[in-house]
Amino acid sequence: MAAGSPGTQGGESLLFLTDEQLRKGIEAMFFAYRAFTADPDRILENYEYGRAHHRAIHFINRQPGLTVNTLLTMLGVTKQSLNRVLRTLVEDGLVESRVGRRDKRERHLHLTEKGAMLERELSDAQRARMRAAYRAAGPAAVAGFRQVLEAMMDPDIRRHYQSMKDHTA
Amino acid sequence: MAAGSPGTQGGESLLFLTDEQLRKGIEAMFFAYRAFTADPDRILENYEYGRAHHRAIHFINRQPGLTVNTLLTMLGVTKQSLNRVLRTLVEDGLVESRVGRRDKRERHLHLTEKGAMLERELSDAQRARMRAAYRAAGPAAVAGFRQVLEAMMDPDIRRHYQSMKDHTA
DNA sequence: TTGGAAAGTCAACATAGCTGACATAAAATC
DNA sequence: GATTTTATGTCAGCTATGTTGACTTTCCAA
Repeated sequence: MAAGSPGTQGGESLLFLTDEQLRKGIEAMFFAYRAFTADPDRILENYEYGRAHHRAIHFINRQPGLTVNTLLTMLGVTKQSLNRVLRTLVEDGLVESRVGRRDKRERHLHLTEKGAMLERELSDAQRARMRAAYRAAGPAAVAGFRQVLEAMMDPDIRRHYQSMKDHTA
Repeated sequence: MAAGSPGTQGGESLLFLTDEQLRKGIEAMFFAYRAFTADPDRILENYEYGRAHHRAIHFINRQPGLTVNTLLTMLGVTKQSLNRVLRTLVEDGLVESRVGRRDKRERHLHLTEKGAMLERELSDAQRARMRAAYRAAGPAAVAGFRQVLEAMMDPDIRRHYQSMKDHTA
């Protein structure tokens, strides 16, 4: 692995690719992600749920009717792990699991009214922080932020990500 | 909490602050962070360490001689949790814990040669992905990326973050 | 000299990931 | 029609990493 001396390739200064810059980026990801999850985590403490429940609720809200398998792919966990979470959400009446019409093996997931309420409470908090950060950084920075995150994703997931609803894109 | 209708304030289009945009940002953070941790996680499997060990090693490398308390603040975990990780790293000869000269209660943490080798292996992998993403997105996007992440952090942590080494800033 | 801070330790517990094995139902294929 | 594959669910057990609470030791500083 190269020692990270930047040099100049293609006539462009590549100072933003030094090891120091990359390490700062790594730290920024760590600290920002922790802040990013802190607000919903605080809310979840009031219920008997954890971050795993939040993630499931988020994606079910985003793609109502998605199958268990699709959710599995997006969350990147085992079915046993997801099932534990999903079972409590169904039992508690936050998520509805409907047998597929065409393929009756599939279960299509929807939020109930109660589930949608929790989703809103959680995402309101998370979006509030996001909005403040976006507002502070400005539209150009936000575009760059999204570009870098997208480039960082695994390609299969990136396709899922890009195909998700985005009215203003 | 406002319903997120963007409107136009201050004469500037605030389309980047719509709920949809914010939700996409939330998803981007989730997917990118997972990819971001995947490479070092794969390496750690070969040893008997986890992500918590990686984080400790990272920050000890970045600020050689930092105290346990400082590390605790940066990692945001309890001392009991950190201690379990730190103990194995010291036992395995990756980290050295030196009694403070001025204040003998404090322990100053340093990586050993062996610890520095693992640090490099882990950070090489993590930086490789970061570098690819930076290169794909370009310097302007990277600047925006950093701005948004910084704005997202909790203020106390942001101060720590900003005071850390960054030769090219 | 005493109070409090820094660090370390023990015990018990919770969350959320994992593997492996197995069951059921339904679709798909031979 | 029989067989195989797919989608899902479930049980058991393990691991990593977080938590709280209680306690001890060391030692700086008022």
